[in-house]
Amino acid sequence: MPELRYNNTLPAYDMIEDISEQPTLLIIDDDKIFCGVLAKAMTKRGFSVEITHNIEDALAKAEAATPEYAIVDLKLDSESGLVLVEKLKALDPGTRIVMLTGYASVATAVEAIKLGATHYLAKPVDADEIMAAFDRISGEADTPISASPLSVGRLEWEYIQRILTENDNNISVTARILNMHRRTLQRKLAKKPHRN
Amino acid sequence: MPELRYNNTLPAYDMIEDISEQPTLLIIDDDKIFCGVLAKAMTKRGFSVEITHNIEDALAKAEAATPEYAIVDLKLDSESGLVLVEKLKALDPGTRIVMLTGYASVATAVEAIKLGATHYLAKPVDADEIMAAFDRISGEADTPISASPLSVGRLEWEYIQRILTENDNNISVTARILNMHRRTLQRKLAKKPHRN
DNA sequence: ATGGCCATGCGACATTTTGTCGCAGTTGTG
DNA sequence: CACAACTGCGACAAAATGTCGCATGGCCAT
Repeated sequence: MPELRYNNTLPAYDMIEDISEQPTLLIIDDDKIFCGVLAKAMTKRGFSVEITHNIEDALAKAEAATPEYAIVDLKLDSESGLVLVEKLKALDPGTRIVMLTGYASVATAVEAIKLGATHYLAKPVDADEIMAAFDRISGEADTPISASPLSVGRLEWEYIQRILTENDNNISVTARILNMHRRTLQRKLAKKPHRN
Repeated sequence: MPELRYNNTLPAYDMIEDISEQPTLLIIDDDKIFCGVLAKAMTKRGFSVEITHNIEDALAKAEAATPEYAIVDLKLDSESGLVLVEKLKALDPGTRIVMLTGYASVATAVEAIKLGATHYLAKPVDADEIMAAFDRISGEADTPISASPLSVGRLEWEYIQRILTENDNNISVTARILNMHRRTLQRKLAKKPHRN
């Protein structure tokens, strides 16, 4: 197991000398700018980083050389990063995967963890949080329980996400079940969930 | 594995004859009224139900006879239901646990699943949804038939009522907590209890 | 390949529902 | 009494939703 600890005071680039000791990290996110920023941040933290923007490429790279760590975005263009989590885990159960998303929901978080993700974080997120997420192997029952209930908007979002995942992400079916217009559901899904 | 399938048309009480065949279910929630309602609903669905309102009692019962199924509330008075999930799993890894909470969050959902919970649901929920949750082992695969989830309108209504009650029916306070305009809350409350 | 069926993304426009202000009436408290 | 907080409600602009419609794309059986 490579050393993961790090200081907030980052080491200068020239202090990273032994490439062969660096843990490998595969980043999959369709947002290229985000990928670039994240890649740089993780490189600074000692990883040997590779970037891909879709499932196909990610699998190709992973099959060529399975990464020890992976950061997967939940919403790749049209596909779901969840399938990638499953496949990466199949390739190597030891891979530590952090799922990232700007559309976080309890429902998808549950799926991600069940499929083997090490952690699930909502964007925006910084590199340090991702580092911490990689380190958390098992559940820690000390997670504080939120004191305030969700806003109605958030509750609705969570509910919709749940029904949606229960129905294989079929928007039309979900809209029918929820007795809501498909167009409306589309619009709701397009928005990001508000905090709390 | 006990039979979990069920019809929406519930069997009459006198149709349940073979007690020994009933799967055992342990419910842990500090809300006694909720426990009662849920216990009745689950009994109807063929479970041999036991109720406890705190971790201590729950462990005592579980150690005496480990339940096959469990419904654990995340927020027990001052303790966290998460530790209970951990212990129940330790007692018997085969136990299927559904975590329930009125204060859902992605963070606690992640912890719950990592600790071994089978699923994590936000209140309000109905018994059928819990049944479905017990059935959903992993990824997703099937979703036989979504019984009849509440419409988003109905969900919102139930939720608002709960928060309202928790706050002594104070509309202003509730509106603030829910991050919603008081005027809007007023208008929602003025409408009917909603169909579905 | 061709047509039927369904899911999806999205533009456009009429309706509804919210967000906001503001004001008056009530109630509880120092 | 003065003050603070809750409540009900009117009015109007802003935002969300219901509806239609159309084009694209995947599947499947003919």
